[in-house]
Amino acid sequence: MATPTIRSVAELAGVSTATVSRALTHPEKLRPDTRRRVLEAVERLGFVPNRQAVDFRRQATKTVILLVRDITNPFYLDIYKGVEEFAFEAGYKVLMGDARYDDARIAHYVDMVRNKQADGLIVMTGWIPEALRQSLPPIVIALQMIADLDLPMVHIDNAAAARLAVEHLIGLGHTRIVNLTGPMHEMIDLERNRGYREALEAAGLPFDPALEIAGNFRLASGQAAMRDLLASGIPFSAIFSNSDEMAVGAITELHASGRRVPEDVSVVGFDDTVFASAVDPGLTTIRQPQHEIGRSAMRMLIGILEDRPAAPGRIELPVELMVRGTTAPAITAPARLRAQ
Amino acid sequence: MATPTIRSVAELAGVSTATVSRALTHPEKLRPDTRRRVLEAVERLGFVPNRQAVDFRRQATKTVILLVRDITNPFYLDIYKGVEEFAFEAGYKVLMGDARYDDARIAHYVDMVRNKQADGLIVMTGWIPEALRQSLPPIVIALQMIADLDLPMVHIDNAAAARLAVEHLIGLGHTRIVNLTGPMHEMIDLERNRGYREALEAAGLPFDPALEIAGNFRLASGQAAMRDLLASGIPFSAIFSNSDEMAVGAITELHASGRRVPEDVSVVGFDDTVFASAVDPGLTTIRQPQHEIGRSAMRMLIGILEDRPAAPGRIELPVELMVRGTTAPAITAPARLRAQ
DNA sequence: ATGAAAGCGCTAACAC
DNA sequence: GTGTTAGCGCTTTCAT
Repeated sequence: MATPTIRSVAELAGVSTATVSRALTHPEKLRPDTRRRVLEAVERLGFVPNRQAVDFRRQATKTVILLVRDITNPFYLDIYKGVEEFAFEAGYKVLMGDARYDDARIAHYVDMVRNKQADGLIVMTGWIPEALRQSLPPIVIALQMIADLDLPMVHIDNAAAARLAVEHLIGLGHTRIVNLTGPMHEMIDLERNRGYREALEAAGLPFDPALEIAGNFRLASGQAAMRDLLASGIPFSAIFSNSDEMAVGAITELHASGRRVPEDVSVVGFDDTVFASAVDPGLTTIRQPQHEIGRSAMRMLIGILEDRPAAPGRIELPVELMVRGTTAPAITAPARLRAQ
Repeated sequence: MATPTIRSVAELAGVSTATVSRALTHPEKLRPDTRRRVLEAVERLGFVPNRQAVDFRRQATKTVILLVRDITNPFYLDIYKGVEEFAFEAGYKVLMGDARYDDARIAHYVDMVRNKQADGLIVMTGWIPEALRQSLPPIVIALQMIADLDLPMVHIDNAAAARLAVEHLIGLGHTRIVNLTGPMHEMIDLERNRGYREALEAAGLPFDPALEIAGNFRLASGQAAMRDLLASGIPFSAIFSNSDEMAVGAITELHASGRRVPEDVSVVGFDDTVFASAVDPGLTTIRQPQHEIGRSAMRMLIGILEDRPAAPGRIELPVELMVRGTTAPAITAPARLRAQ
């Protein structure tokens, strides 16, 4: 038996298709008995409106693309959840988009809006190819600012977050604090480094370029950075890492060299991902509100799509310092000073 | 300027819309000069076919839903990647579906196929509500068998994988091996436990029910299980955990009690997720081919949707034992025997 | 309050 | 080889 259409319902109820449509979308416009008759027919046939036809007719897709830089990054997990959650509530669908640092893939997903496969995108790649920039579809940028592009955005204050982390270490008496950064190409990375320097300066601590080491946010790069630093013999008692993953890598390497965390070295991460709980003791880190970032980005995009008046241009969400087991007071005994 | 439609192209090229359609989908059916003329017009106007209209006309959506049990579980990360990757190659889109252990949400996503919002689903929930079972849309079950339901499926041999893990421990001389299980409701859990028992039996080792401890796959339950076991004083020298997360939780607790891994206790996990690399030393574990599971599930579903002849009913993918740092030979000295 | 009819943009018989 | 035409299933004017 073929799936019922609005026509079969109309015939069974003895009304026009227009009336069936009204019964379902503007029931108050119908006389109660007509409405009842139609709804009965709908029930009898098990009619469900064909969303594809509805959307086509309405020239909307009720679909948004969530475009991330690397779909396998655990950082996104709670963002996925927040995005899906708000979309679900609002009757929208979410398409998975994996950019893989590939301009062609980004272009592909952006084009899907032109093709009418989606109404807009949430972009978390930190990058939009030049070629696409002149005519962008409805878009919300999350997490990463994109230089020279003034688009709706949801983000955190990375510099302030970094200050929070470093002030925590300074408060524990640390004075030689490492900053494990990413490749320093991107805003988030640069901002975190700026916050690190500002905290140092505000505390009157000297800035030592030798304590800034670049990785690539991933675990192995944290290990490598630590290996180099340890080999160099440069003294330090704490690490502020621009990602949890590098922080975990650094801890692994510290352990391998016989050092203890936090007794010998304190470590603070960034993100509060699954890595933070996997490490023992729990990693002290900056918690980003991933779930809320996802929800806000989705809310914002839908606001733009549905042309709500108060759709704000920029949302800044608060971070939180999660003090766990990898930070402890610095050893101030002369023995340590001599070792330096 | 309005976006060009197939009609504007037809007018510019001086042909019918049918010819434009052919030029784009069956170019070999046109005379070269007509084709060239049309393609020129397409180029000039920057025409891109409206996929929504194409799909509507073709009565397909080129969309599949990836329905998982809990979208934030890091285990899915590489599955997401594999699914998105194959879909991308095949011209399909992937919708994110989060079941959250909620029948209503599962029903919602299954209904989206009836509504023509998607062509089919990949289901990784381990559960389909009774009410939906009589008329299921095109579907592929991944990872979890669903009892009483003979559906296309991609999975691993969980019992064999567990045997592999336990045989590794037995090979190292361990005789008192714990199995940290899930709630023992689900096939994957029961199968892994079966493999554990079979490996014991095959090696002529006694089976001790006190060594089977149920958690819920999450980290904290691994800690709790270990705390209880340690408190009970029951002797053991190795752990086979049905998930990486519980394995990591167990290790944390072992460390907290002053035990070393692998010197005092060997630990094997299951899944090879991000948790396995976060732990120090690296977790010995069973690697599931998540990426390939994702690709295969997608390939299989598309095969079904496009009615390919050779769409197989069931795919079993191989697992691999990743021997890393958390397993070592059992201490066989009399000292240890006495301690028991 | 309800119906008739147009049409969203495209494809695929079916003609010629 | 190309054009004509009839829809896909629905919503929404515009009449009545």
